[in-house]
Amino acid sequence: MATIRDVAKEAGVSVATVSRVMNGSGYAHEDTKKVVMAAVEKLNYKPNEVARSLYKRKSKLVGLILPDITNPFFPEMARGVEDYLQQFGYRLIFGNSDEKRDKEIEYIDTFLQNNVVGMIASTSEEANENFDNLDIPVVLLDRTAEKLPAVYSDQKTGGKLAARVLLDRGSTNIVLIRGPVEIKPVYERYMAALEELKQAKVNVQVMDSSLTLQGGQTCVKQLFEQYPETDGIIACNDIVAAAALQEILKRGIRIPEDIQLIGYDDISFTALLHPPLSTIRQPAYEMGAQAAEMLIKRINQEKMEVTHKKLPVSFVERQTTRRKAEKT
Amino acid sequence: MATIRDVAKEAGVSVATVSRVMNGSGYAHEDTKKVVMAAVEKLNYKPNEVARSLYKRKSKLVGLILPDITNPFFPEMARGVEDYLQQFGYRLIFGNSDEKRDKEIEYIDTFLQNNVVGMIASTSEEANENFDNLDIPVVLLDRTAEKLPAVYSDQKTGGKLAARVLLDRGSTNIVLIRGPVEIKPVYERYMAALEELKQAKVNVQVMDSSLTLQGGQTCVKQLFEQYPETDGIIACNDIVAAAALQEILKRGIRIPEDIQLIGYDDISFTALLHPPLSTIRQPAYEMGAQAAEMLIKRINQEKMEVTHKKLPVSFVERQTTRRKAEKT
DNA sequence: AAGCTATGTGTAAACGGTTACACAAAAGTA
DNA sequence: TACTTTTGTGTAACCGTTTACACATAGCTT
Repeated sequence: MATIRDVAKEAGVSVATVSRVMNGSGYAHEDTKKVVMAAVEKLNYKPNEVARSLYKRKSKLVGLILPDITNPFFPEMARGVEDYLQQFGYRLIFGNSDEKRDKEIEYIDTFLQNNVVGMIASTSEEANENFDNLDIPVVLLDRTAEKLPAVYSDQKTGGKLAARVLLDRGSTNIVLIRGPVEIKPVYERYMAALEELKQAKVNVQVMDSSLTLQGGQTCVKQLFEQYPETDGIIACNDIVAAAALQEILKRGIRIPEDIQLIGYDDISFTALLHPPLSTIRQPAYEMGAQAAEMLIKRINQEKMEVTHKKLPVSFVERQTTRRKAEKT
Repeated sequence: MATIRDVAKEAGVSVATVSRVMNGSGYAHEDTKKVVMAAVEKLNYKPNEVARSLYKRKSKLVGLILPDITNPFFPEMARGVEDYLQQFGYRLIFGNSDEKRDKEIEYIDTFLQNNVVGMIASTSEEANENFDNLDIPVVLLDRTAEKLPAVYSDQKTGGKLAARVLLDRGSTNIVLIRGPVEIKPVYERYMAALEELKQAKVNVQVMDSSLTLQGGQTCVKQLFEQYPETDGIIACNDIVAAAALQEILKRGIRIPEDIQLIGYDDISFTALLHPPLSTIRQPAYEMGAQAAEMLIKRINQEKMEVTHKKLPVSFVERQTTRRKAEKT
């Protein structure tokens, strides 16, 4: 790899001059510029970001921490972040935290050691303090904290909406599957749904499940044993909903006639299920992109009106819920 | 952030000594070590990777280029890579190429500018030359090239297997959905399946589709119009298979009685489909992990027996193919 | 006791950029 | 013309590490 010194020699100027024409900073004679650019071209010179980053004390790298890229909800978000940052020449250093505090800390540390300009993180509640004394901008994604800017979606409305959908469409024995309570957004949607259900005159049962397929399957199996009269299920996410759907089909229960089911997230394969799953949509890609936008504003020290951006969710009506007209 | 100089001052030694005790290189008196470590502890010193990387001309960063993290096949692979590298303290810089040459080149360049120690890439055929004159190790993932080490799966056996499955289970009017021919592994599995089918005395039709849901849907709709007598479909991947499944169900065709369907990849939601999709499994996570392992060996200049690692695929028998006993 | 080797430590030069500063020449102003 | 400002360029310090080298001292050998 050619260095700035090679270019300087080739062009017969000093390194300072090369640096100036490369960055368009300071003065440089038109003719000099040409000579330098020719040398750059000839040697295929690309400035070493590491050296630059060392002097400037900041790189063109952004750290991204997500719980688990293997969970279909997150790739969309990651892509949103990447696509947005990419336009501005920023690159992503990426890490899966598995919601584990140690891993988060480890990543934060190494990100810092690499002089990242900023970080975007879906971090667990308690780990927020890890970000507290950083002197680089951080934006939370899909999670919130008072002190940090954040982009997330309207879990409360989402939970409420899910409940409303089943209620409006006539379910009266509803099981609400609660995800892990430590995961704030999941807990919030649960609470909102629960509240909404309680105000209606229906039977409500709560069951616990992890966010994974396996967790969903065990949960759902139990569900039908304990509450065979169930005619409505609100799942904590689409994966668990898919598990429920499978169990429902296996038991020969008609859906949506005998039982209604609603998921959460609207991850891609949700439309491919049979019957296609009704769900509450979170705009994952958009969330990622907006978090990136916010981060860049922070980096550029632009003044920010809003630091907490709550994106709207929506009900995606498919075929595991009844048409509103045809209430039972 | 504390620097090595701060630590040196705090400990009352020179920076060289601090560096030596941090790295366990050269001599250092036991007492000195203690003093230094105490200072490190006190100041919470973490060496700046950027400076280190500048001097050493290599960082602890590995570049990863994948076509699209949003395609469920890749997160598994990415996770395999990450989990493996993470143990050795390497971090990932990540980029989506969308199979586009420019994007690949752009990422390769910036990765290089950041002094990555190595790269793992799922790159398009022609772009291989981009890696040619690099002086850092590269390993291809899910793709192959003569000159570069690679980890991939046995597409030929996979394609053949898919064909064999339908054949052995009695399909005689088979449609083979071919993915984009530019994507080598997809093309290979197609060719292998085609060959196998041709040797049998069955009707074979070929249709084209992209690898996306949308592409699959359009393709499949046409499929049934053009070849209503079809009793077996081999899809180029699971997503397209899912689209096919949906169309089959919509048309009220019985599966697997009237038609058999087999996918490719065994991405996670494949088991959640109804009926669960029979497919050819590629060990995506394992592929990622092995590519990482290979890369690390290269980085450490370890001698390598095999540079091209072909991982086995397997038939995952679910319910869109008939039991072998109950051939029609 | 003299001459080794092994141990312990510091100084300073890299690594590849950016930029403050100095200085010179050109251009503008009175 | 003499002075000021603008333009153009180079020198060298700096960013935070690592390491070659020099040097000093301790511990062994005879």
